[in-house]
Amino acid sequence: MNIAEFINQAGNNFSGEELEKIEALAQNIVAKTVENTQKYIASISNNAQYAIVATTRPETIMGDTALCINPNNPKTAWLKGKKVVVPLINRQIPVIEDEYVDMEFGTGCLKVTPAHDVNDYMLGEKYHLPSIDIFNDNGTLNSSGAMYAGMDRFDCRSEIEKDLETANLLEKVEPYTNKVGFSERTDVPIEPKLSTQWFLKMDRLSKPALDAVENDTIKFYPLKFKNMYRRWMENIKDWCISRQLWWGHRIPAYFLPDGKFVVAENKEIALAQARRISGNASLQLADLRQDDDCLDTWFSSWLWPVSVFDGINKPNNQEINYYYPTNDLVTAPEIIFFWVARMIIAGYEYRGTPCFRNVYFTGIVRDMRGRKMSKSLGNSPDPIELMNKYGADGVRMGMLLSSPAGNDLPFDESLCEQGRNFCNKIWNALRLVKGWKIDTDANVPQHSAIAVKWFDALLQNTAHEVDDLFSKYRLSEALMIIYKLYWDEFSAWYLEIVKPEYGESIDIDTFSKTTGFFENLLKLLHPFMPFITEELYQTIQKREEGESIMNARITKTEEDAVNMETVNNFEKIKEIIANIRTIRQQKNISPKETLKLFVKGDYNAGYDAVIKKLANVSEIVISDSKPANAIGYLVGTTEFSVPVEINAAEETTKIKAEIAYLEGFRKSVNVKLSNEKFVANAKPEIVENERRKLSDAESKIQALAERLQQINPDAQ
RNA sequence: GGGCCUAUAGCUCAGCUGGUUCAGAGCAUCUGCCUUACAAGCAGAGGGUCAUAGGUUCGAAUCCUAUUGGGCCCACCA
Repeated sequence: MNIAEFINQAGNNFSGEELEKIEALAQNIVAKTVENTQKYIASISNNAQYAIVATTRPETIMGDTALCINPNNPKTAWLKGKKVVVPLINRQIPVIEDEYVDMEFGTGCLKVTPAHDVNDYMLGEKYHLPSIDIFNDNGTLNSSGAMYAGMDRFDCRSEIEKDLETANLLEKVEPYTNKVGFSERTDVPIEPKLSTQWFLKMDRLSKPALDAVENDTIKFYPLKFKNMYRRWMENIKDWCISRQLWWGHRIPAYFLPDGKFVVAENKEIALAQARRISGNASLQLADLRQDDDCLDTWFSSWLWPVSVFDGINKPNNQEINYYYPTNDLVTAPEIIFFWVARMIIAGYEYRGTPCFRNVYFTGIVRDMRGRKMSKSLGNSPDPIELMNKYGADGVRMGMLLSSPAGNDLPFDESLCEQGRNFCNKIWNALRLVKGWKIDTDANVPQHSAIAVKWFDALLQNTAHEVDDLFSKYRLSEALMIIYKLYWDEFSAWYLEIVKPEYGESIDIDTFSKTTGFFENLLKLLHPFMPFITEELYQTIQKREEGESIMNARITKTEEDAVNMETVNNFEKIKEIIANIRTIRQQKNISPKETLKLFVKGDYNAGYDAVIKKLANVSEIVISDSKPANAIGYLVGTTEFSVPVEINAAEETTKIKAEIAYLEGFRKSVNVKLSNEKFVANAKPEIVENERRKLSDAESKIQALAERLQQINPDAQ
């Protein structure tokens, strides 16, 4: 089916009455606040009293066909049922009553000009008032303008003001600020005017499109736009599809000499139809006049999902059968009605199916003051300059990192800086790995074996998390976890563990595992940073001709096969190490100086090698007794102590503060647990958890109390 | 004027059906380090009455109501 056929089919929708409507070209109107003057004009009622109307456009009184008052307004009640005379031209018009008139505004009398005001038009429809069009298309007054005929609308405005004053019919003129629509292109005030337009009835068409989004056949990301869509689709208005332009698809409607019309794919078919409906077999092509109007650009664009695969002309071709419906539409929220909704409508109308499954709405990049970027404001950064400064991937990464779906992004160069720094980090990591000498005979050191096992599990786990985030269209979150995996876990932890001592070589097993991890990291990152990842992918290993990271797959195990125990254990190890580092910093102990570590309580010694290497610990002693001259800390409920010179008073204060905090915590948990309603109503696992929190707090308090006793036996 | 969305650290944002891991992340800030991949770096630390006021509940950042601020769409020439 083509457009002409479609209109023809929908042709039943067009009735004679629907062809005359007011339509302002909304997209091309810019509302401007204007300093105007309000003129108060006296209309004469038939008993020589005056009714005063206020207007900024006195010239339009020529087109007035009624005076409207609010039926509840006592001030204007005397006008009920009367007639008034339009000044200067002395035409009688009726007084009508409608609650639309604001009693508080102006004089309470509203002049009604159906031909030149949208609201007045609606009043005119309601009360069957005549419309008097007073303007020619070039903005001069036509014959309805009586003595002003031929005069420009603005000249007329000042002229009529003078004439009214002369006739003593102008009560007063006062300043008035209001908003006026201006043409975007010519910057000239828009004059509302009656014209003939084509409308498309939307109620039947919009129904399946509304349902599809309601029942998630088509999903919106983020979800909040679904409400907006529903609201609009439920209150959808008939669509004015004609435009007075000379470019675009010309409307295939043909008028007969008697004013009737036909809609057809081409002139020949139109003629045949015209002959049929008129019963006049001698009609010729020359008797038909095609409408000059073109279709609204969106009326052409709504076919996009179908027509890019030629699905209008060849509805069953291979391409459309394969590609339609597509997966995702990525677009801006501001065209959700103009385009997205209409594509969905067209998809159902022409193919009976959804045109896509998901719609991802991006935000708009704004400047730091929240303004849209535009040429006229000159607030847009030069992307080429940014790329020169931060690299293409740096700029990409910065933008992607802070653009969650549907949120605008206030642009800040520091984002690009973060992206560039990340590129550097990756590059440096590669330099490190590429610089290693490989020893094919060396055994795998224990710490490396632990690190490989741990990082393998972590990488797998993160890959699954990334999958999950992608499936939810949470792109910046996906990038963030990859960023952290690369920077914190891989660079700061993993590489530091497997890194050979200065001058030493790395064993081949650890080396190949490491490059394997590196490759998988690059693959995870590739959608976000295509250039650097491809470059490094080609560098890290010799590739076949034509081999590219673009079509490389991430090696991934099943999600439930991921060794989460290792991942969780390692988090505790990191905490143990970080505490030792903190102690070093507090006590000004060089990283080169070795320390001992004492452990009391639950402890998995399987990670000792890692602690020893990263915290420069010479010995880990598992013992129930703790050295007195040491700083202690808790990881979970396990006690660790590092023997160093301590200041007993300082330590005492610190421990007392910790005990005080834990006692407060214990108290709050106790309050909860002694609340009968809580114990009775809360889920059992919640209550159980509170009990565990309590016992943990108690054992921590006890450990600290012992410690306090040990450092300072005199303390209470 | 009508409608939709939104308010959490200095900034940008997570926080799902109220309770585990509930106050988090990145950046920025502060402190100490030029340690043999990286100072565009490393190791640490601080930072929030979850806009305000009520309500529901044993329990609220989360649910409800009102107020205030912000954003967007539509309408708007007395």
